[in-house]
Amino acid sequence: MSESASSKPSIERQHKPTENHLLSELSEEVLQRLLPHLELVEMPLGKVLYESGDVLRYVYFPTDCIVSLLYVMENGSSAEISVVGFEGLVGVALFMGGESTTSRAIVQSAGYAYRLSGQRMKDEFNRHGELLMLMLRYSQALITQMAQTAVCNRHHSIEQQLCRWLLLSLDRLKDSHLLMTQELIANMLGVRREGVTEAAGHLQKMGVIDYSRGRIHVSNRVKLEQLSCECYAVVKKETDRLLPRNKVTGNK
Amino acid sequence: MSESASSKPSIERQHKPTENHLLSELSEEVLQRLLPHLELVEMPLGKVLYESGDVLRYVYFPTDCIVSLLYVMENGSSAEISVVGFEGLVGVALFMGGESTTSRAIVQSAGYAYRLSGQRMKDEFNRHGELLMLMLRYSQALITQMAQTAVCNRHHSIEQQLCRWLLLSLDRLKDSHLLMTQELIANMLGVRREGVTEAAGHLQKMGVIDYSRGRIHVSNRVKLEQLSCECYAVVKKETDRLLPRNKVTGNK
DNA sequence: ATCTGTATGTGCGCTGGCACACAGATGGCA
DNA sequence: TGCCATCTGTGTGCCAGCGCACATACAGAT
Repeated sequence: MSESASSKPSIERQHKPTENHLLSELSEEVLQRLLPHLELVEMPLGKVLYESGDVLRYVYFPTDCIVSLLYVMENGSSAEISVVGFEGLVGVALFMGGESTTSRAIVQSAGYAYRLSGQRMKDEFNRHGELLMLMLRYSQALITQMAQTAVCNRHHSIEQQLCRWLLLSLDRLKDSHLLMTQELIANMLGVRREGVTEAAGHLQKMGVIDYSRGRIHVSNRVKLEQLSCECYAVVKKETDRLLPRNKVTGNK
Repeated sequence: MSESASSKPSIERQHKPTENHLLSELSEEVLQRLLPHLELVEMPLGKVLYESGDVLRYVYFPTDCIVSLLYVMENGSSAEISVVGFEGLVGVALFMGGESTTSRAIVQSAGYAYRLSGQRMKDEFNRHGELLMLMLRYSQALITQMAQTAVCNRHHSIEQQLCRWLLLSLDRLKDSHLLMTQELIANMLGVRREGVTEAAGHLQKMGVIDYSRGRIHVSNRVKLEQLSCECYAVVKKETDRLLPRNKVTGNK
């Protein structure tokens, strides 16, 4: 597999808050108010932003990382509830008023995010301006994703779910490479690693992806979409509806 | 099976908005503002409040009915995403800003609800007062329920899920009887009717429930909780935390 | 160049839930 | 009273996904 420059985010790269689509939707006025309090933080693979029940101290606006919201059961097995990238933020419970959630937030793909202290977030939120409305629309998109995850878990095969999962990840990356072992994917989907091996092997045979030792490259996205269940499309369509992407896409 | 007075809600019964726990949490001031616009409506079994994609015209505050949020797939099979009773409201998309959702809302247990036009709801919501904060906390409870549904669908047996489902329903009823065929439960859980028959038969053998032709009576709630997966307790605990003044008490 | 840990491939038996088919039970209604 | 739609029980065959055990393959370190 070829060297992938973007697999390891360069620390030197120029970051700006507007790489996050929510921040970029804010008016200049609100953004200026927030800017002094937005802190760029590194998001290494596996970092846990919060555990189930933790009181959230920050909200995170990813720029080029991906964060999974994961539920971990008493016996240790897990299931991904939803995934957040540059289109969203981690920590809706802060402004929803609950302060904590029953899930864990863990970095699934390394990168960076801007974080904002819970208090600053609430201050701005409580001004009842555009930030509030934007956050609510995003929350609804998140709800849609969770609902669809429930449906998918009930009705679709591992292969279909893998396709969905790959597509959701792909949409949050700047290229078609992801760093992710089959073992980790299995944890996300809540299935056996061997099941992922089998599904991934099949996708590889069909020329849709190729992978090796934790690096996955999607070579035929169109086919991937065909092989996926309807769940991906439902979530994507609804997210686009709720958060029509601003003209500046944020890429390069 | 004994006659159950509340199985068929009496039209003559006195209803008041504060039977809904969200409405009952509002201050006198806000409630007085809303009262003239709250309209008592009958909620017959099977009534569809809205379909996937519909623009919502009302929010519904159930008093003694139960509403399921159901996702229906392209091939017609379905899965329940969450359930709403007197502790909540149907139509969060209205104030979340999306105006519609990808799921269907359907009455699972007949009764009544107070409805409020979308515009009135938004007007009050936009005053940015207590209603807003209350709605957000409720939304988070709903999110928790959806997340747990996803987990449950992935990891637990039909019997465990049936227990969870019965408990969620029970908490929203005034007695221990529910009117619900195994066929309908199967649609909710997104499983085969035969699977529900088997699980229900087992629960009956263990003396936890007894049922016949669409009437289910829970005779041993404690055991039902023991047989359920952790998902029920997680949702209940979190709901109680988020909406403390209105603990869903369960039945005697 | 070898070692070693991590990642992936494979085989086997098992079980839960599926699809389909049909039999029995029951209650509402003519 | 008897009919009939609806609801529930059961059986058979099938397969996806599981748990377990182990065989490879590869990458990076020494």
